[in-house]
Amino acid sequence: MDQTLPRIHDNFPFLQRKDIELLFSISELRKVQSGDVLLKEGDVNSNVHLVLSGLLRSYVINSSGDEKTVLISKENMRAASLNSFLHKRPSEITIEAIEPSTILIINSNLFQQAIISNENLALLEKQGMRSYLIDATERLHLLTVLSPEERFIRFRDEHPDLIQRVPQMYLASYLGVTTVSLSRIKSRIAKQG
Amino acid sequence: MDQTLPRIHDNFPFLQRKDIELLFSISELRKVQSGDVLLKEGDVNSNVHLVLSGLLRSYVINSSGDEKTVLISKENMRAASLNSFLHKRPSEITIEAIEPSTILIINSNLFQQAIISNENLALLEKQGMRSYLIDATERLHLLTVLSPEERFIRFRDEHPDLIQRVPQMYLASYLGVTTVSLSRIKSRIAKQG
DNA sequence: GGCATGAAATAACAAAAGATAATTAATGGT
DNA sequence: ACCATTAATTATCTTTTGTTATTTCATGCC
Repeated sequence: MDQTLPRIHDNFPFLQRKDIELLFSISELRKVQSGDVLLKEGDVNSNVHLVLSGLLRSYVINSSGDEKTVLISKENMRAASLNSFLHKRPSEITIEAIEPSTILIINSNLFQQAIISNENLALLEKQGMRSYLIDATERLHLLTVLSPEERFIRFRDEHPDLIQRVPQMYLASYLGVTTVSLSRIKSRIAKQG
Repeated sequence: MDQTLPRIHDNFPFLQRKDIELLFSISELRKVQSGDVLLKEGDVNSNVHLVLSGLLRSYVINSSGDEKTVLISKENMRAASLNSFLHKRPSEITIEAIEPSTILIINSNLFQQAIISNENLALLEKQGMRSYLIDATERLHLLTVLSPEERFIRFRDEHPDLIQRVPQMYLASYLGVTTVSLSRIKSRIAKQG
């Protein structure tokens, strides 16, 4: 925990050492390998997964049996099943590590208890909901008003590191295109602009 | 207000008459015509628009100058600019009535004040955030894992009334296709299944 | 280091969606 | 009720995207 504490403090400066200790006491710190699954579709798991290091992808399987990546979570980002988190229903998504990662798995029941008596954790929750809302809206915006090529450029500009780190097949499905299409987009951009 | 009170009570049963009266006192009840604009892109307007009757559409304009409908709000649904609501920044969307409508325009500043002392309105806000989150996630899901035809069928099954009420051009852009494509989808479905 | 495995790029073809235009249907205003 | 305007459908053509297969490239493993 001593390595991760400064990082958490950087990102959530209002959290004091005692808050973070409380957070860790109701959470599990898990180190996972690339390919390990943290949450499986169909399971009821209302945990929130906070990425301390590494990379997660969340995906669903569509009616043709293809995996669709719906979220890519890097350091300080979260991953969770909204279905499970809000309704205790089977998860619609699978969460899988695509890098060796260190994940803080926050038990939502214990967390809900904790925020009753801890204002800073309550603030963390409020911020979390808010940022989830903003992310979802932003992503909706990208998917509805931008073309695949515009989406790729936007993603590249916002997350230059991820272009290298995320395997193309996952990025393609995240951007809503096939791997072949993404290849074409990249070569088009490389040629001109 | 006396006609609208029962409807609000139906949808938010935890609200008492006094809560609803407080809500109305910090809101404006506006009757609008089809085509009237409630919020214009670029304006800072953090109000939440609750549809008491009628139909609103929220749209953005993409880089080709085309209007993209991002939300269709019928009775008891809301419309707001997240940008303005959360950050007091210029709105990214325009909200327009597409039926003669009665809209409760809730002033978010006054509302934030009110929830400090009124638990039921606080619950209303929490529910509102929650349902916004669910809606956004659901819509993301639809747009990423379903084909246009599957999206149309889903929309039709969930909102059979809206198929009649929403002009096709708005529905098409909401589903992420052109009007011509939507026509084709409809005729395909009409022929077989 | 070479070999096996899987991912990415490329090519050729098929299918789907977009663009445009013409026709039909619906709507609103006088 | 009629006309003007706009929306929806249909047809044709073009462009884009997906599909499949092949080649090139990268990675991990022995």
